[in-house]
Amino acid sequence: MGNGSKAPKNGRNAPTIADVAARAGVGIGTVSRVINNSPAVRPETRAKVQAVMEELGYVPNPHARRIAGGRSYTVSVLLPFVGTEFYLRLLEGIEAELGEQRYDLALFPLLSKQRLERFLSSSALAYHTDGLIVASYDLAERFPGGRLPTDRPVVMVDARSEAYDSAYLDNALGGRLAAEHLLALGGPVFAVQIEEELDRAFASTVFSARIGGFREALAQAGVPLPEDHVFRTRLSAEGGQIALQRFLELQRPPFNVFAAADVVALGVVEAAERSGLEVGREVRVLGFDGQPWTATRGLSTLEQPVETMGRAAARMLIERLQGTEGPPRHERFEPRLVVRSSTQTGF
Amino acid sequence: MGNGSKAPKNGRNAPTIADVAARAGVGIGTVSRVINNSPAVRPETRAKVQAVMEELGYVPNPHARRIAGGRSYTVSVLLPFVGTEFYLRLLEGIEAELGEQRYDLALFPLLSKQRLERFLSSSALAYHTDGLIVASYDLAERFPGGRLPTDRPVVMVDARSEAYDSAYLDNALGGRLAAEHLLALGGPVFAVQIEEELDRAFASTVFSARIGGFREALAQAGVPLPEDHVFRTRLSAEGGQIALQRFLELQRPPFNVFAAADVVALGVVEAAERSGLEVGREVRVLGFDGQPWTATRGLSTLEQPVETMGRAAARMLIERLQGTEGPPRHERFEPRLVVRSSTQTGF
DNA sequence: CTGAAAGCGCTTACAG
DNA sequence: CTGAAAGCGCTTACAG
Repeated sequence: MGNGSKAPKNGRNAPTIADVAARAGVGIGTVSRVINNSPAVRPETRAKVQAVMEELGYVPNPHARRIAGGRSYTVSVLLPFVGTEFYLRLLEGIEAELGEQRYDLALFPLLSKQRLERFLSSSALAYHTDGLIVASYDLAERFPGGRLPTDRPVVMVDARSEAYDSAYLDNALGGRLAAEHLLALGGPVFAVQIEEELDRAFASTVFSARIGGFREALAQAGVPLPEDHVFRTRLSAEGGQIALQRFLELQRPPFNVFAAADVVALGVVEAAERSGLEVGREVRVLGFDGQPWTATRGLSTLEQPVETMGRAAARMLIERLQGTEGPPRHERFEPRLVVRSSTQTGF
Repeated sequence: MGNGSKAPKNGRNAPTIADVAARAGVGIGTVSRVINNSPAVRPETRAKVQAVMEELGYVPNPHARRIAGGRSYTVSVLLPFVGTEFYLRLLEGIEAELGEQRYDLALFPLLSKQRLERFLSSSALAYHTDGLIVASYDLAERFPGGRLPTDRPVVMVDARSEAYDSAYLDNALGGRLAAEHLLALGGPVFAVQIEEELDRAFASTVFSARIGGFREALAQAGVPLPEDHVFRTRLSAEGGQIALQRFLELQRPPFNVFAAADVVALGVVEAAERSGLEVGREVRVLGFDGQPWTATRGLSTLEQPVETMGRAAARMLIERLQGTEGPPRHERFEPRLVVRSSTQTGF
């Protein structure tokens, strides 16, 4: 006797739902209901079961769940394979929301078109995941009919799509806010635009939307942005350094620089400091993204609610998985201007 | 009757092993053996079963396999979240080898120490994967005892570890080969070193090994490398552009530049071309990595067998999963010098 | 609110 | 070489 505390029979020595049920003196169905937060469990029963789960260190086996439930309880996240903090935070948000619903996340880096095709057409998709979250690229437009070749629900994040639910940032608005802020400071205005690498498989439109909004608001204020006031570079801090070099050849300080990404803005700041220029007074720098380190570097920026967008996307997908019908829904998020010392004279 | 061609009962309408068995007129055990390449199946039987699988479009359900087999048939791949082609190719290699053995791969981006701790300590590891492949960082040395807190097999790739099997490149050798090649060309020698970003959670030693070998071979040839002949930058093409600017302030062409990564070498080439300098004659540029695009750009480089290393790591892990015992094994790979127009006068 | 039972789609000894 | 059966650890109606 005392079977409740006997070593489980599986190789891993991990307790199973049966061990918990036996020790708690309930049926396995009840344990399952507790695990799945079913409301149809008496509080005392729930507490007892939870205590035993705790005591035994019980963790549900996700594979058993998948085969019994007939679903994978896993969501594919397709995202550009670039190591920016943005995707780190986006994943945190997605993962947090999915985790609360006991869903797993399978990362699929968008490395090449071939890989994407293979992924979508393969049996991997059919079996492995219940739905897709696609980050940053409107992949749908690359396929006939504007829909991905899958019957699983799809949600876009950091991109807008006509065909699917999406959680996206109003990048053009951010550009406009940037223009308003820099115009208020007075002085000439420059911008650093980020261009996609040529060999990259997919193209994002966020950077051009940001500069587009920027240019538009400047034009509305009667301040045109000459072509040589816009420097184009790939996404890197060194690109920002080079940009400032160019601007300094054209214009003596003080002047203002809007960089379409914080990483690039950081390079502008670095180059200014290295040139002995006072950032915030002689060169004012405004970034975009709101990365965590901008606070300590005193970099003004347009902050995006990245984690929130991630959670929103995950939530929409889960709703679809739970059967929500209807036309595509779009959640629009707004960037928030955060003013720090890089665009205001310290004192 | 005719149950062989009836619609399957699962929601997804996917045929199961039972459908295949019925239609092929064999037991499900036999179908399972065919799937798993068991030698204990008569060729004719195998052919018949395979034909039916083909006809029905049967794909085994990995989740069922996992629960019946008591293993996850999944390997965790922990890798830096940087979007370089290197990791793309490494993953291709790993995935190819794992796929042949019917193993899945779960990507785990090394974003922060917190996430790593959480991953290693969580039940995720216990259930989700049978083993780990760790890329580029010797994570083991970060833990007490020099071992990761897991009893699953671990293999390192693009890094060497005392505690685990590893497949790694001899980066120092690459640096030495680079030195020999550039010395043979004659003229002053410069180098671009890549430094890790400060905020990055983990540190790789590959770049310093490359420059270390380079410096060592130069010293042996009686050619010291002055400190101002080494430019340090983060990993970006723009960093290479800035490096060449600096070198041109110190030295008039012709001279030679060794960049510790192809991406940075590309920037050197771009800057040289923009300055009207003839690459290969006035500025000779040698990269490191052997990325696919170096061929079309005519960039000389030290090519690493990336896919091969990935496969080797995956193979070692699979062997461990199949029960291979013994001390850590180390597979050392050598870079190969590929000479193109960037280090030889075209004619 | 709860238990007992069937079933998810496989793998794996066990017999033949 | 092959089949029938047990079992993996869950979820889910189905009764009560």
